[in-house]
Amino acid sequence: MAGRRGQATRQKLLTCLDEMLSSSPYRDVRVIDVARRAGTSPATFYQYFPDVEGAVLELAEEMSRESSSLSELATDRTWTGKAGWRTAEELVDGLLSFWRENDAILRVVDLGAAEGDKRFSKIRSKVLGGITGPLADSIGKLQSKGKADPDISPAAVAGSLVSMLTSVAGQQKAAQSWGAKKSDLKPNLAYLLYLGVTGRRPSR
Amino acid sequence: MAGRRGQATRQKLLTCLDEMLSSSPYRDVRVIDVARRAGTSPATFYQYFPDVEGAVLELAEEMSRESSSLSELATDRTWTGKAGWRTAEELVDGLLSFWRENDAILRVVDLGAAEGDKRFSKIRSKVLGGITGPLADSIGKLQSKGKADPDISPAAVAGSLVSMLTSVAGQQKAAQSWGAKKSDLKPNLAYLLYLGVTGRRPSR
DNA sequence: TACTTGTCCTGTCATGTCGTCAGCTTACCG
DNA sequence: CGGTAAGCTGACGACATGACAGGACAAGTA
Repeated sequence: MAGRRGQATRQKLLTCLDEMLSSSPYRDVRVIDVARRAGTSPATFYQYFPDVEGAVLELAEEMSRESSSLSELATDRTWTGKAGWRTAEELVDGLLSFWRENDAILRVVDLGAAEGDKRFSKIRSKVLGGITGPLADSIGKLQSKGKADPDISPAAVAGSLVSMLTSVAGQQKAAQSWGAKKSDLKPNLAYLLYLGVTGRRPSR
Repeated sequence: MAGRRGQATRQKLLTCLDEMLSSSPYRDVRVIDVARRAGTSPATFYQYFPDVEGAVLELAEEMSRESSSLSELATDRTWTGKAGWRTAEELVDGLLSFWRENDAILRVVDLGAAEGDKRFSKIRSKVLGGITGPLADSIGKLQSKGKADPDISPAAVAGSLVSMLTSVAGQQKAAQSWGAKKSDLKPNLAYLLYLGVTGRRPSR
């Protein structure tokens, strides 16, 4: 449905859109600006995408494909003792850097999902589900061994913890206003994650 | 700088803008629609606000003023035993309903802050600070009594916990996709909050 | 090289929003 | 009831949107 040259322009438009999203408010991103930056015309943009939102969805789907690597940070991991602490640290680290690399598009996905747009909600679920799923499994297993609180819902706890991580990740610039040092962020997130999953304080 | 009639139209425009934000994507909110809904003309809108964003900032500031009531949910509260559990429950409950009542504007504030707009960041800090501040104090006090982990940063932990609550609150519709029941949400958030503040599982 | 073919790009146009100004309407007061 | 100032709006130039028809370009053929 598209030739070689066409694919290239299409991809260039997507790249320029991504840059645009990183540098100006979503509300102000215009087709004409994206096209100009890509060295082409608005008409070309409309040949490949229905509108800005449509193109953003493409970007989001691309990102959600890349997010599958996040699952590895949460599947088949131990949550006991010092190895458990390392699991928490690595998960926080991986998630924060993924967010830093894709902050612009993730912002828009979050907004779309919060506004009730099913297409964005679905993408968001896919990205987060890659972590919450395995994490909930881990909690469930700890629970069945009597090592975690029996009254909690693994899915709800996992979802909430991942929400915490993504929310902090998305507001990293603003986070300093809490009065916390930037270097404090990661270890304290790992602390809360470990605590939430296991119900116990980490042994570092 | 403004008469009685003027105040009324201005307020009506703000109200209509709020409704608009609740019913359509922020990106698609147009001055002309707000004006029409308020039974007036675009020119009138521009008499009171520089643009949509300017008006949104007004709404956000109004909301941040109302948010001061949130502070009470976190100041001078006990975090020990069953009373501590009630503190957590009430904080979760209050925050979730505040978010539900103001979800539209809070969404936009979050976006603006994430995009690096200082004006929105400031408002967001003010709203969240009303809770994170007292909460960090509580954690600090527990810490000095040896009742909480000495290695954590109260500010970072409090900020992260509040981020968790607000993030979940902002995506309440999407939250069911985790596979968790809606009724599970509040108790499990309270669990994580109590756990994060005290370092111990709640005694319910 | 010249020609053909199908893909790809863009000039142009109708439509609609933005943001401003001059001038009209309304409310209030002496 | 007339004057005055506050408040509102029609109208306008500028710009973005989205659609189409036709021009430009790469690649294959002779």
